[in-house]
Amino acid sequence: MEEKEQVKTENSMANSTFSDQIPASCAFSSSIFDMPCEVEKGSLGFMDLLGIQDYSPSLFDLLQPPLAPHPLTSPASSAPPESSEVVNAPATPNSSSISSSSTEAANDDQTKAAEEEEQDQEKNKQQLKPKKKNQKRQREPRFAFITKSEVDHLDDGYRWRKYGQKAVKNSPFPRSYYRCTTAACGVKKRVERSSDDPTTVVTTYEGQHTHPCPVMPRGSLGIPPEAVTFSAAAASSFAMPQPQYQQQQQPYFNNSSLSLNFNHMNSSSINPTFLHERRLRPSPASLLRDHGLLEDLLPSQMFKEPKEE
DNA sequence: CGCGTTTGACCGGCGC
DNA sequence: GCGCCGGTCAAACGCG
Repeated sequence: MEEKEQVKTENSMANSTFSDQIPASCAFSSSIFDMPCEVEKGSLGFMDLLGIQDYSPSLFDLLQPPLAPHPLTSPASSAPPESSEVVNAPATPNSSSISSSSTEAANDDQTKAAEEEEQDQEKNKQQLKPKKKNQKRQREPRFAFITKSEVDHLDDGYRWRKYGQKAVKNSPFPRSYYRCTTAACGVKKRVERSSDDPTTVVTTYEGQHTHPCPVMPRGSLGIPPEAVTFSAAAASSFAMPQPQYQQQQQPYFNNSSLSLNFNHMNSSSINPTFLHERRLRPSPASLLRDHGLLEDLLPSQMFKEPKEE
């Protein structure tokens, strides 16, 4: 209560929070509902907006469907002292988004180690207070999505359990903390509404799912209502490159179009062709049928007319 | 009854 | 050392 008041008063000031770093111009909007979409000009420009420090081209390779190793395994960033963030631009039926990721683990080994470590940490926590003093607490790689959505918690196909909510400084909107409900999976996500643009939601994923998405993989069968409602599922899936299991079972994005798209992104010369199609498409369901989540991830307009700042 | 949410308390990191 | 702040815990509660 008081806290909120305080937050409000401070709202217009500082800029330390993640959401604050997202300029309004970065606000993407939903794709399939034919909402306007603006994107920062230049390749990866929007990454800067999110404070991304390390976004080597390989990043997008890594972001390519699940098969890619770990997105953050870029050798170039050998042990980045701080986090670097990456941006993706997935879209959801009533939302489109950008994403960013922060990478604090640098390679596969580290990732695995991080996972183990996290598990250890959790065990320790349960026992009492763990934390090693010498080591800074290692964080899982993080990916943030900016999503234009009226709904805070986008259904990404995984099941999440909310474990906390905090008022965010400089923002009138609270931040919610979710954890994957799957037993051995320690993936977390934060959801907060941007104070700059209340219509956008910043979703930050942390860690990697150690299990297949509960929602049926697309293409294999019917698409669960949730997936239809919020294809942000895709977002999560590709943003957090899945572990090995995805290499065996075709995951959400098993079509080449996705990688194609990313390639475009990478080269900064995006061909929005197929995206136009989407705009004509009225129903998300049909959308999924014909194209796949790819388009949900990459709103057509997104790359059409880069907006200048 | 099981599962998820709410919410105040608590803890640790960090800046001053 | 102190206070702020982000993140997490866990009891209470709600809902199907």
